[in-house]
Amino acid sequence: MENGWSWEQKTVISELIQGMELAKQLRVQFSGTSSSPETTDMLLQRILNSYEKALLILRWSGPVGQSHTMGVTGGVPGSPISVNGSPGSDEFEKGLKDQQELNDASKKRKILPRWTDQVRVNSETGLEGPHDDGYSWRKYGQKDILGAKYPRSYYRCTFRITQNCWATKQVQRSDEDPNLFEITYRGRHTCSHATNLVPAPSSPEKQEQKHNNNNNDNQQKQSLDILSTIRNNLRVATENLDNREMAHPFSFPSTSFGCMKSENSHFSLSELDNSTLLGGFPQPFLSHASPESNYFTASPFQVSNFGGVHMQFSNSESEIISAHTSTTNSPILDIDFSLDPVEIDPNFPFDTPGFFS
DNA sequence: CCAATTTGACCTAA
DNA sequence: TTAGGTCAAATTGG
Repeated sequence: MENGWSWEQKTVISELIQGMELAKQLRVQFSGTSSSPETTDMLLQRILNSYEKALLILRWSGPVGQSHTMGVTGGVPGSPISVNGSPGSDEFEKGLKDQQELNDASKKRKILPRWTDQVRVNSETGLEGPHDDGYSWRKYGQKDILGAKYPRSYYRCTFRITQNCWATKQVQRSDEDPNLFEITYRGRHTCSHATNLVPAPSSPEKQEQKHNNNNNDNQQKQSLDILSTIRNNLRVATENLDNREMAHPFSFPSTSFGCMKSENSHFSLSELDNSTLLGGFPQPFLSHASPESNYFTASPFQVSNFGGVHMQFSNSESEIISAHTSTTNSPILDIDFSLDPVEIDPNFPFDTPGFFS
């Protein structure tokens, strides 16, 4: 099926190729021009060189992790850089698979953006409850994780049903540092749930009691503002990751991310275009190379409350979430599925020749 | 009484 | 088969 390139990669490659081809055409046209042909030609040559370099880099980093199962054909069809991938992360492959499936027939899978947020709780302050991220979560499970000292708890957005918001998060307390919580978010909130609407904090003892309710929402109202600010900023960066998520036509008028988006817009209008082109994943390559680079370090004043907040995007970690059999009775899910292709399609440069294998 | 949490069972990908 | 993730009945709390 796949040729070893994630669809983001394919998109980038296609764009590059297209740009290169256009530059070539330009060069041909300009070659006979009287006005400073040399300069023009040189510029065009440089443009072409840039494209080639970019393609080379891409090619080098490769269609990741391609197992040669299915006789990978590798490379982008019709592209000069059809090369089989070097070994790499298979997340890309995953993503590709998903993409493929989505393209195929919108299988019951959903790609959700995923990112990790590390929150340190300052025990001295008595803020056991780790942070409040401004959303209302409902715990739906807890699991002992192999090799982990503390269980992992699972939360979903309180408004999953009412607002069809499929954001979830997992909270895992760090083995070494009990004050550190790793929170993995999945999916974007589509609920119109503003930060300030968060319900009141629950009692501290309760949290104590259940050692890992850390995430139990909203313990610390005071810190909320700061945190949410941070969060929003963080999210901003994240937005690119889940552009697709946010893009879907059927999404509810969500104030929360409407706001975030507006905040974002300033920071990455151009990038937004870009990411739209790329299907909303500008990050993968960078983060692939150096995940650390995506860390976010909280500024000092935040530290006073939380000790520190780090955020990490699991770049290639577009997550596959399998449809639950038991959820089939949920009409929401159906809608959701039907969304998948729609989410992607608009961003996908179908016009690019030879894109699909 | 309603809503959130707990917790063992169930499901699924690897 | 196993580990991780989710469901859902029972329980708890407001």
